[in-house]
This record gives sequence, structure tokens and C-alpha cells, in this order.
Amino acid sequence: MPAGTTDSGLTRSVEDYLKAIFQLSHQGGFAATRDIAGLLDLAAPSVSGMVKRLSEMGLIEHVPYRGVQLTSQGRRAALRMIRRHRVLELYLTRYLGYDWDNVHGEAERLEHAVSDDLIERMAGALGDPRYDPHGDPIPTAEGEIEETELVSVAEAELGTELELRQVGTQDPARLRYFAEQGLVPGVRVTVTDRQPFNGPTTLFLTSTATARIVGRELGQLLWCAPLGVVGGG
Amino acid sequence: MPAGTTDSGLTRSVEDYLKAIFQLSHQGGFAATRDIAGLLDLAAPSVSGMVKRLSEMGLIEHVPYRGVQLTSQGRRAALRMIRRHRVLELYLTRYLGYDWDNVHGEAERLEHAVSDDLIERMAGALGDPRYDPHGDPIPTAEGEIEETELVSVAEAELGTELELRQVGTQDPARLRYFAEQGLVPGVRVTVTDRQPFNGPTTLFLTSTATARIVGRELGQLLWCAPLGVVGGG
DNA sequence: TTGTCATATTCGGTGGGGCTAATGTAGCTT
DNA sequence: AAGCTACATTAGCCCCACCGAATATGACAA
Repeated sequence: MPAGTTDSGLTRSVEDYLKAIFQLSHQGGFAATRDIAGLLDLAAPSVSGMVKRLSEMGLIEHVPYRGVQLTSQGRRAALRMIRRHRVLELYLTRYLGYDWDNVHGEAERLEHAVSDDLIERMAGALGDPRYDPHGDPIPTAEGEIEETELVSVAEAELGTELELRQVGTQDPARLRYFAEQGLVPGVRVTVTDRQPFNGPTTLFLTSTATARIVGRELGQLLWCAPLGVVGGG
Repeated sequence: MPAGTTDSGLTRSVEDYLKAIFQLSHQGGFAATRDIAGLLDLAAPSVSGMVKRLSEMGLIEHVPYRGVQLTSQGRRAALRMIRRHRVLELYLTRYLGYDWDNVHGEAERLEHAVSDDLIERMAGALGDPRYDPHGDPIPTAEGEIEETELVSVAEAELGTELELRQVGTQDPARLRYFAEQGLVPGVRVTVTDRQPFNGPTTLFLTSTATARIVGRELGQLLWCAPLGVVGGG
């Protein structure tokens, strides 16, 4: 293992770039330089420089002025980091008193340092979990990740009963707010109303029989799987 | 926190140097360039360069051609790293199935990445422990470390009953051997014999009533506290 | 005193990864 | 077609932390 590298033989920076690129290329599209820079809080030229190195390493494909895509090798490395991150988040939450709103930063630091061995021990202690505290699927050690078609609360059809699956933010304030509102993965909600012009959505929480009004911005962070239509349209 | 630094505001490298210097300056003496280089597996010029930076940062005092000493600030930072390392070793051993012979490397990687908060959570989960799995004292969060006068098995007087306190190696093979021999912190032993010319020492283990013969090299790794004279001299 | 030798330091160079300022390009608009 | 704007890239620079080669120093021996 050369100096300055982690277990994977990649540097921390490289690992961060790959993770960022993975997150930015949801639908097999290209990740743009400026978006990577935004996500990693770097200047654009730094990204251009790294993009060059990454593509020389065979981890990404670069189409100048268009963006980048992970190669299968790059994707493997990215999924490995995501597994580490999510296993760590769950472990810290389960065993060390972290909450879903403050665990992200700690996992972000540890994900580069822990050995694969330790991650598998943690996963074992957790019973080989499939989801992290935010509901995001944990890739397997073999690099498989569950892909589910989810719909955001802000877009879901009226009258649909949904299961809240993923909360798409790491912002502590928003996460705390969601938790207060009972909007955590696993709860069932029905979309009862939505105001026009990108207005707020009204949800009915099945288990507690209470209503919640969720603005567009937050609604776009709540990802759900449909369970079936409850009320008529 | 500037880029490339850890929680302490120091880089990983700096943290490693400080820890190494602490370990090399047992009795308030100077740590020599070559010894630091040896411990960290670096070339001597690299150490000279870092020594310059560390002394500009006020973390060490450098007497050219003599060596370096930690300042109180440097000592604090070093003890902080040692606390992290030892808390991690104990946590991994207690909760994640590591053994005392394979835990060192993992702790070495994590000690730079974990937050102070996480260390204190681990310490809390462990009940604010005072010793790591090798018997080494864990500095407090405030930077106090227990200093006990210990004597090595290779030097201990004949006829003394001793409590084995610390095992001074991280070498997995030696640690495994010690464990097989029942030579772990906490056991009581009496020195019954020693061959001349730096020969092996014979120990009698109180609890199992068995004898062990320990050569000089290994005997120097086993540190004990005296309990009192048992047999006559 | 003068060598000699081990050790320390200085010098010059490398690579990773970041930055700002300057320049290039794609994709509109007009 | 020309120009504007947003974005990407190149150019030139910095810091960290390492290296080997060359040089300096201290301690001891002859």
C-alpha cells in the first residue's frame, strides 16, 4: 500500500470524488465539473485536474466540456465507499448514541480510515443490514445496490398511500425537523392534498392518524414507495 | 479546520511524529532523528524537515545534532493521540471481536479520523477505562497519564512476586505467544530463577501453578509491578 | 591534533492536491 | 454571423510530505 493511500490503494480525495460522481450520475448521465466542485466544495480547476488523473487511472470516462461517468471499476470503488459510509452511520447510530442528524460527518471521516475487515465486523454486529438510518440502501460487500423506483412526496399523486422510505438530506436541522414530525423511514402516509403552483403537500400519517403539511423543498427530500390508492380521485 | 488536517488542526503526519517522539523520550530525554526515522519508517532527511516545521509550530524543542523534546503543547497533542489509540484498541477488542494481537493496526488508522466526541462515547461505553488490552495506561481526556515504576521480567530480582502489568510490544506473533503462555496483564508471577549471561528467566504463575521460561528478549517486554518478596534470597 | 565514522542537515526534486487568473468552448440570442 | 454567458480547461503557483545525494557536525580513536 503506497504512502498516502487508503486500503483501496486510492487516496482519500479520489475516494471522495468517486462518491460524489456516483451521487451526481443517478440515471447513467454525466456529472458536470461544476456540480462535482459544488458537492465537494472545491474550485472548478481542482476538479478538472483530478478528472484528468481519474480518467488516466481508468476510474472515469471524461468527455471534455460534457462531464464524466464512472467506469465499472470506478463504480465499484464508489459503491465500496457508500457501503462503508452507510454501515458506519448505522453502527454509530445503533451502538454509540448518534442520531440520524449528526452521524453523517463522523461517518464521512471514518469511511476512509476503517479497514474492510472492520466494516464487515460492524455489518455482522448489525445483522447484515440493508438500509442506513436515512433509509438509503446499503450496497453489499460485492458491490450490489438495491435500486427502487421511489417518488417524492412533492410529486406523488393525491390519494395514494405511500411508505416513506428514504430521507434525502444530511442536513441536521432538516433531519431533526423530520424526526419531530414523525417523518422517518418506515411510516405510512397518504397524500391528501396539494396546493397549486408548487405549493405544499398535505400528508396523513397512517399510524398516528395525524396530518402534516410539507412544503415543496422538504417534500422533495421525502422519497416513498407506493402501496396503493386509498381514496378516490 | 484547514484542509488536510484532522480535528486537532494538525496533519496526520504531525500527529504521528508527536506520538513517536513521545514514545522515544521516556525519561524526559531527547529523541534522536534516526530513532524517529526508524520508528516511522522514514528517511532521516524527511524527519529533519518535519522537525523544523514542528519546532516552528511550537510543538517541540530542537537542539541541532542532539535531538528533540516535546513542548507542553506537543506533549498534550501526543497524549491525545495515545488516548485515542488506546481507547480504540480497547473498544475494538471488547466490542468488535478483535484480539490484542491484531488490533494495533486498525487503531493506528482510526486514531487520526475519529472525532473527540466519538472517542469519549467509546470511552463511556467502556466505563472510562484506565488500561488498554496490553495493559498500557490510557491518558485521561485532560491529558493526564498514570506513570508507574515497573520492572521488566528480565531485570526483576529473584524471589519477588510480581503482577504482570504491561506487555510492551505490538508484534502479533509475540502477543499470540504470550497469550498462549498465559502471560497477560493481571497475572501474578514469581521470578524463581535466571540463567547467567543474559540468560532466560524462570517464572512461576501463581494462579495456574505452572512454570514458564522466558528468554531475555521477551522478558524485556513483560513489565511488572512488585507485590513483595515471597521466597528468601 | 587529525582522522574517521555515525548521524544530522541542507539541497534539489517528486507527486498529490489544492488555488487564482487567464483562456477556451458550447450553446444560445440577437 | 456575431456576440454573450456560463462553464471548462489551461497556466502558473503554493503547501505538504516524502526521497536521494551531498555536505556538515560531533565524538571518539589514533
